[in-house]
Amino acid sequence: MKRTHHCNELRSHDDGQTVTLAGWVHSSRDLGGVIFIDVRDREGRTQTVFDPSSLPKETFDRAAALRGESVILVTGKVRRRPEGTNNPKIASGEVEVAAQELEILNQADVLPFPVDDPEVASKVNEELRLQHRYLDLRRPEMVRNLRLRSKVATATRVYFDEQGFLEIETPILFKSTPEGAREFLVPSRLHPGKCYALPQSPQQFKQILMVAGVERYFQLAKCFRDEDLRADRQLEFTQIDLEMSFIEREDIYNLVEGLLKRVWKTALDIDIPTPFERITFEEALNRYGIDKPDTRFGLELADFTEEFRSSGFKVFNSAVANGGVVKAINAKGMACATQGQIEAMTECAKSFGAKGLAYIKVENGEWKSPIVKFFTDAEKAALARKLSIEEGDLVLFAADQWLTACEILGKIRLYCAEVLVTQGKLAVPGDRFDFLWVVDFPLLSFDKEQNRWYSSHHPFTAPVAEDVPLLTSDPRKVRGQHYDVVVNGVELGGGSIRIHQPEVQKVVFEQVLQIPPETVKARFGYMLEAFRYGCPPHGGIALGFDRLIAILCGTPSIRDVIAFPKTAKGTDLMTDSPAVVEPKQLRDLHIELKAAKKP
RNA sequence: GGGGGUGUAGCUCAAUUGGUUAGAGCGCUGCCCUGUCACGGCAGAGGUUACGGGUUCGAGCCCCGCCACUCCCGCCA
Repeated sequence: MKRTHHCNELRSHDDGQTVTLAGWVHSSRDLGGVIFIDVRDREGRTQTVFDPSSLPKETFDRAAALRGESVILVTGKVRRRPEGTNNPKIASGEVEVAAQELEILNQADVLPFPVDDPEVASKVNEELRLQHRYLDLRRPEMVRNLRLRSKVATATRVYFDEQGFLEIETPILFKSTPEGAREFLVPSRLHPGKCYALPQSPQQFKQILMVAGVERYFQLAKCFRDEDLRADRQLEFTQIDLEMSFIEREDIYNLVEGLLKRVWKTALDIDIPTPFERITFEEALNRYGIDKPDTRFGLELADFTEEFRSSGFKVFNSAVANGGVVKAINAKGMACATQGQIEAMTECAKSFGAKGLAYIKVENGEWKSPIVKFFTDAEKAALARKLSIEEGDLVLFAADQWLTACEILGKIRLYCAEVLVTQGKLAVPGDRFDFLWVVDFPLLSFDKEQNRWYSSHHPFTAPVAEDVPLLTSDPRKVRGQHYDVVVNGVELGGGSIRIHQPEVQKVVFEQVLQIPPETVKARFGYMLEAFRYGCPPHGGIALGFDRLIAILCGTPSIRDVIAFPKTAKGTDLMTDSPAVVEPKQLRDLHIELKAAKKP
C-alpha cells in the first residue's frame, strides 16, 4: 500500500507517528512562509503543512505549484495543532501532518468546474457534470449516494438470502416479445437477419425458474426499455426482481414489507410501520384521482354525481346522463389563486380531454364563480357540507366519464398541493414515508383506437379466481391479482400472482388479447409448454431500485443515484454514445443503413 | 412526435426592459504574505452573449430557424 492511513483516520492520539496519506488536493492555502494543503480521499480530509524551515526548498516549491485536485502522496509526522487552530468542521481537525516528503502522482489541469465548494458544485449545469462525471462523482453528495446505493444493494441480498432466495442471473441477450415497451435489438452475426432483444424485465425467465423448481428467486436485474426518458426513467435501469412458488398475494406483501423495513432501517435508521395500508384501485381513483396516491396530505376528491343528476347546469347533468360522474376537490386556502394558475389547471384538465375546468372561489363570504348561478340551494348546501367549504377555499370540478374525471382532479390535486406547499399553507414533510399497497386492479383495459383489450399489467397476471369465468363474458369486470407498492406518490414497484395453468394462459393470449395462435406459439410457446410439465402456482414483484435509492437520497432524479446515467435524449455525454460504427461491423451483422449518417 | 424552461468569461450569475468599451464573485496567471482552513493583499489575463439568419441608425435583449441540456404530455406489456 502506498498509504498508511486514509484521510479521515488520524486523531490526536496519533501524535508523533510518521504517516503517509494519499489523495486529492482539496484546497491549498499558501501563506507565503507556510502552505496548508488539505488532502482528500473518499473518507474525508486531513490538513498537511509544508514548512520551509524543515523542508528542502525544492519540495516546498513543488507544494506551492500544486493545483486543486492533483493527486499526491504526503509523508510526514502527525502532530496536534497549535492551541486555537483546530478546525471543528472536519473530523481530523485536531491534528495535522507536518510534511517531510511530497510525491506528485498526477498534476491536475485547471478544472472545468469546482468540486471543492458544495454550494457552487451542486448548482453546476448538469450537462457539464455528465460530461466530466468523474469529477462530479467526487462531490461528497454523490459519494454519499453511491455508498447508500451499495449499502442498500447489500442489505437486499442479505435479506433475500435469509429468506431462502437464490440470486440467479438471467440472460441479457433475450428474444423480442413486442408486447409492451419498445425493445433494444441486437442483430445476430451468426444468424443473418435475426436479432436478440435486451429484456424489458426478466419476467419470462423468472417464471420458468419457478417451473424449474427454484421456488425462491431474486436478482438485482438490469432492464432495458427503448422509450423516452424522464427524471425517473432511464433506458437501462435496475430492478429488485423476485419470484416465489406456492404463495398467495399476502406472502408477497409480507416479504416486501420486511425488505423495505430492512432497507429503511439500514439506509436512514428509520423504523417504518408495517403492515402497509391497502387501498383498492377503485378507491385510490375515487379519493385521490390516481393509482399511486400521495397520502401525506388530504385534498381528497368528493363525488357529486347524485346531487347534480338533474342539475340546472347542463355540463353537469349531461355528463351524468352520459354515464359519467361529477367530482370536486376543495383546495383549502387557494381562493387567492392567480389567473395564471387557474389557466394552468384548466390546460391540465384539457390535456385529459376535458372541455374546461369549473371552479368556485370563496372570497369575502361570497362564492365567486361563472357557474354558481346555475346551482340550487340544495346543491350548494351539499357542496358546502361534503367539502367543508370555508372562506378562502377554491373548489374545482370535473364532470366526465369516471376514470377521466378522477384523473383530471388527481392531477389538479397534485398541482394545488405543490402551490399550497410553496405558499406555506400545506406541509408535506420530506422525512415522512407513506407506504401503501394498491390492489384489485382491473386485469384488462380497453384500447378504443385498436378496439381491443390489453393487459393492464402484463399478460401473465392471474385473474382473481372467482372472476375467471368473466374473462370471455365480461372482461371489464375481471380483477387481476396484481399489486403495486407505492410510497409518497411514487410507484416503487408492482407485481402479481401469475397464471400457472396453460389453458388459462392460452385463453388470455388468444381469446382475450386476440393474439393470433401462431404468434402466441412463436413468442410464448415455450412458456405454455413449460407450464404443461408441472408448474407450481407462483407470483412475484419487481421494485425499481433506482427510484428506491432516489427516494432514500431525497433526490427527484434517478440520474443522481446512477453512476453513469444518460441524458433525456438517451446520450452519454462523457463517452459520446451512441456513435457511428465502422462499415465492417455493419457488414458482419448483415446490416445496411438507410438513415443518413450523422458525423 | 408535442408543449414549457434554460443557454452571457473556466464556474455561478448580472446587464436599469433596444442605446457608450457586456460587469461581479469564485477560479486562473504573476507578485507579496509563517497558522490558514471560503486565508488575506496588489496587479493582470480571460467574451463569436450556443449556433445561423432577419428586423433596426443600433440587438445579449425583438422575430424566424437550429442545436444542446432540462421538465412535462404522448410513450413506459
